[in-house]
Amino acid sequence: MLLTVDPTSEVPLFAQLAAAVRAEAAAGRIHAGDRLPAAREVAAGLAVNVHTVLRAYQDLRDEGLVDLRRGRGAVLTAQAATLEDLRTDIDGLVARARAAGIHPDALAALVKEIARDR
Amino acid sequence: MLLTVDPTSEVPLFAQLAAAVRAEAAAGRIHAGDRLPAAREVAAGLAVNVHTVLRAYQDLRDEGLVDLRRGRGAVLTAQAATLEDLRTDIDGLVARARAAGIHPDALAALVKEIARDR
DNA sequence: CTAATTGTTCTATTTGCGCTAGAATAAGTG
DNA sequence: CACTTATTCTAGCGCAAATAGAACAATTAG
Repeated sequence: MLLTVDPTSEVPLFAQLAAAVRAEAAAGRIHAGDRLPAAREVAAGLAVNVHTVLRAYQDLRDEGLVDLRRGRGAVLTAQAATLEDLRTDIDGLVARARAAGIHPDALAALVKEIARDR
Repeated sequence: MLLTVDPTSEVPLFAQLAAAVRAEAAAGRIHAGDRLPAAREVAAGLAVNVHTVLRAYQDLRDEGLVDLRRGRGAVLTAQAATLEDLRTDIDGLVARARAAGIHPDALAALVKEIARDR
C-alpha cells in the first residue's frame, strides 16, 4: 500500500493520512483483516513525525475503520468492506458534481453538512 | 435566511459560514439571484468579525456559487440550482452511509478524496 | 523466557493559521 | 452627492498542528 502526503497542502498531515487509508479501503486495495504499516515505518518513509501518523490511526480507530493495539498494530475492521460498497455510489455522485462544475471541496463540505444535521 | 455558527466547533468559522450558505442553496431555501445579507450585517448578528464573513463569501465566489461585487453584495449564481439538483443524490448517499455506520466526517473526507484525484 | 515490535502516554517547543481589530480605498446604489 | 458594500493592507493574539524525545505497556516472535 502506498501512502503519500503533501506538506504544502492546507489539509493537516494527519487528516491526509487518514483520508489516504480510507481511499485505499474504498478502492479495494486493502481489505478487512489487513494490517497497516507500523506508524514508525510510515513516519520514516514520509519524513513525518510518528505522533502525526498515530494521530491519523487513532482517528481511524475512532471511526471504527481499524483496530489499534500495542504490539499488534493497526488492523482493518469489517468497515473496510462497507466503504468499498459505498464507493460506487460516491463515484456516481462525484461524476455528476464534476459534470455540473461543482468544486470538489464544495461537494465534500456539502456532504458533511447534510450528513451532520440529520 | 438563518445563518448560525458554533464557536466551540473545531471547524473554522469561515468554513461553517460557507457550508451554511451551500446547505441553504441545496435545500432550496435560497435561489439564484438572491442576495446574501451584507457581511457587516452577518458579522454583527453572529458576533463574528467582518473579515471572517468575507473570507467565507470569497471562498464561495472562488467556487462559483456567488458573485461578489462592491456596493452590491453577494448574489447567488446559477450554481445554486445545480446544488439543489444534487441534493437528492447526496441525501441518498448520506442515508446509505448512515445505515452502514459510517461517520459523517469520514464520508465527507472520502468524497473529497475521491473527487480530488480524478 | 527473552527480545523485538508496536502502540500509549507524557512533557516540551516551534510554527502556521484562524480570528480579531482598525483603517484606508474602490466600486456600486439611491 | 451621501451611503452602502466589498477590497486591501497592517498588526497582534491564541490555539492547534507538527516536531522531538523519552519512558511505558501489550503483543508477538524467536
